[in-house]
Amino acid sequence: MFGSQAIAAASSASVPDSSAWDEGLDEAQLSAVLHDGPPLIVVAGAGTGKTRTLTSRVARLLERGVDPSRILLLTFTRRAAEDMTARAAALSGGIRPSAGGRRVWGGTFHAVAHRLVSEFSEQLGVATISVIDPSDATDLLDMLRDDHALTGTSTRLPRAATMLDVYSRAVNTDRRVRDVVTTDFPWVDPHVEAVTALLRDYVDRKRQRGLFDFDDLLLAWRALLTEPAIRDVLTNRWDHVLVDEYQDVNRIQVDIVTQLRPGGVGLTVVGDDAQAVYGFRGATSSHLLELADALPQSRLVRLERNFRSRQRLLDLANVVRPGDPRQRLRLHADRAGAGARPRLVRCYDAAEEARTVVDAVLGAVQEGQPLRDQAVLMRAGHHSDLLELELSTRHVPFVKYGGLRFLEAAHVKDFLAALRVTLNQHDELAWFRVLRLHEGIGPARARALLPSVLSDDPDGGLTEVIAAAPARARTALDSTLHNYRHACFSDTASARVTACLAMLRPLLQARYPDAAARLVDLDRLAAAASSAADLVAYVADATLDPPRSTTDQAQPPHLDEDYLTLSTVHSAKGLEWESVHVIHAVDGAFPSDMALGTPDGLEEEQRLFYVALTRARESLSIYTPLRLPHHRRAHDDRHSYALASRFLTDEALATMDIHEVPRPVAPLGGLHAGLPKVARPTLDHLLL
DNA sequence: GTTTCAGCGTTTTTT
DNA sequence: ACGCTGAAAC
Repeated sequence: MFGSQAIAAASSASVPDSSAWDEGLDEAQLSAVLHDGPPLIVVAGAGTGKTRTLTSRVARLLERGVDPSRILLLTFTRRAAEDMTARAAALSGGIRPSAGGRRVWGGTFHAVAHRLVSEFSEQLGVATISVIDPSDATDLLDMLRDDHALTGTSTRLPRAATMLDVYSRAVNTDRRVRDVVTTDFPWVDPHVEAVTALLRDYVDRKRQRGLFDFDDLLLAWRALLTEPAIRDVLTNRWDHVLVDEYQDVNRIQVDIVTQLRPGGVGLTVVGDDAQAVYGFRGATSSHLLELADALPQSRLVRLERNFRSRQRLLDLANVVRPGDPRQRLRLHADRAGAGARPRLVRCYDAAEEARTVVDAVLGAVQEGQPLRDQAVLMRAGHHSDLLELELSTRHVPFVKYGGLRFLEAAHVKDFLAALRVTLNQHDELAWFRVLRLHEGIGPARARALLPSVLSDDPDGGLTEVIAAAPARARTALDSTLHNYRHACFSDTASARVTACLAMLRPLLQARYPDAAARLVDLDRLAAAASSAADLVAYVADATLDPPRSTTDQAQPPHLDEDYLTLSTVHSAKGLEWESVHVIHAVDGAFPSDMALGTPDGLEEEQRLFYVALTRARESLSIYTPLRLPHHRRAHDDRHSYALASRFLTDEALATMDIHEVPRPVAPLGGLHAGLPKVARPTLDHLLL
């Protein structure tokens, strides 16, 4: 888990002096690291050492005696934050980034926003800050939907999640809900009236209860900065503000950054306009370019030498990289040896793609390349469905990043909800969830019970709850409330967590068929929670960065464990592996058919493809399964024949080696136990 | 009111 | 495969 964690602790002891901050930096990087005074803008292509430059700059500031707590290091994604703080900690090993117990401020925009919003909650007019994640928001919207009695209407309302997407996009792009619907969600149009009304209620209710969704955290931070007194406190708090991946910030974040460093003094940003891939959140690479205009005195440093990949790989990347061909930044490999040409692997369908990828991965393992040096990247989380199946049957350990995480972790949410009710009796969403865990209590009864539960007379209210409950839920509720009281009166975090577990155990056992596995998971979570210094902060951190459950728990538990990484391209941003496999490189998947409508959307897909290719150091394979299911439906055998991704132009193909995977012929008994092969229809033969 | 089940529609990426 | 909806059974 990774909140707005400080860089300090990890460092001091173990890191040897060899990690000097200037080691191996080239001239351009060094000039960025050493730059003093006016705002600094570093524009750099993939693999040119942006993050390295940023972290070295931090290390150098510390060496010059800058107080760590006066440095703020901002990133957009959690993984980037994780990566950067780890590197900064390693680099500054010898120079005490935690001098005098003070620490560098670092983390995602959202995590830092949460710290500040909590600190100034009084000024924001809220007693307690509860951070709600998208699924909490969905619950809230569903509760409000009942109030609107919209359930029985002839045409069906969009899903709660869709409505929240609409709302979020409106907030992040500073547009009206109505306009967002017309341009980006046309199929919601018949419901605009109902949706806007519901969303208005949603906003009101959040305000009433002190609930902050992810967008609210950023909005609140920006709002704090418009209050002169608070703005003074915050602008004086840091001398140096450094922002990574600046091409991915949206308007709100731009406002925050410019308010924090008026005139840009002490501001450092790094970015690459060719890697802007968060347009759906309101980010534009023009923010990066506008910054240079807005700060005419700023210093612009370009990094062009690529320290990551071999030239043959960059030859392809340079073809794919979007932008004006005359002035586009071309990547030049710094590493000796041109390396192998990227491979294009054409396969029959997704199943064959999965087999081929696993074969290649295991082949590399046999040649001495560990799994952790290899990654499979895809456009959308579900593109790896079949691959995950294949990996499981062949016992290849893997960790998946991106895609939906909280869905598979209902019990993790249950645990957090249990903690939340004991920490804040008035957390109605958490109560709503906990109550519904009881047999015989569904949404309607839970809603009916809420007023009693939230009542300020602790015992009276609870007795009332039990009395009001249906007979079969009474025993279970009685036990829940017993443990609840126990938890509330615990004076240590550990006792409280134990009581919460006791509260959940019978409920989960009755609810989930696989309760045993889930409870094991919770024991691990409980151990982490028990050792947290501040449970309230623990819960908020867990909301911003959900703990990974089950297989994901294999995160990096021990260094000796080896696993393959599966990741969406978005989540892979800024990271690198020796070998990279890009799957589903066909039109409709990558680029996503969702983006084909607009030139802007298509361009963003192209940048995303560029990001995917440039993650590889040594070897890159791109897979194009020809035949893909039409819709993601289990028993529907409709397939369509896909075309290779339009980004694989003739010019691109000229830089690649093309492989055809021979069609599997007949089952070879036992080679792939558990995966029966079925003879394919002749038509398919003709089409290949 | 709740649970269960059948039927239907779904658009992706992150915090 | 999932979540939402409505209808039937409890």
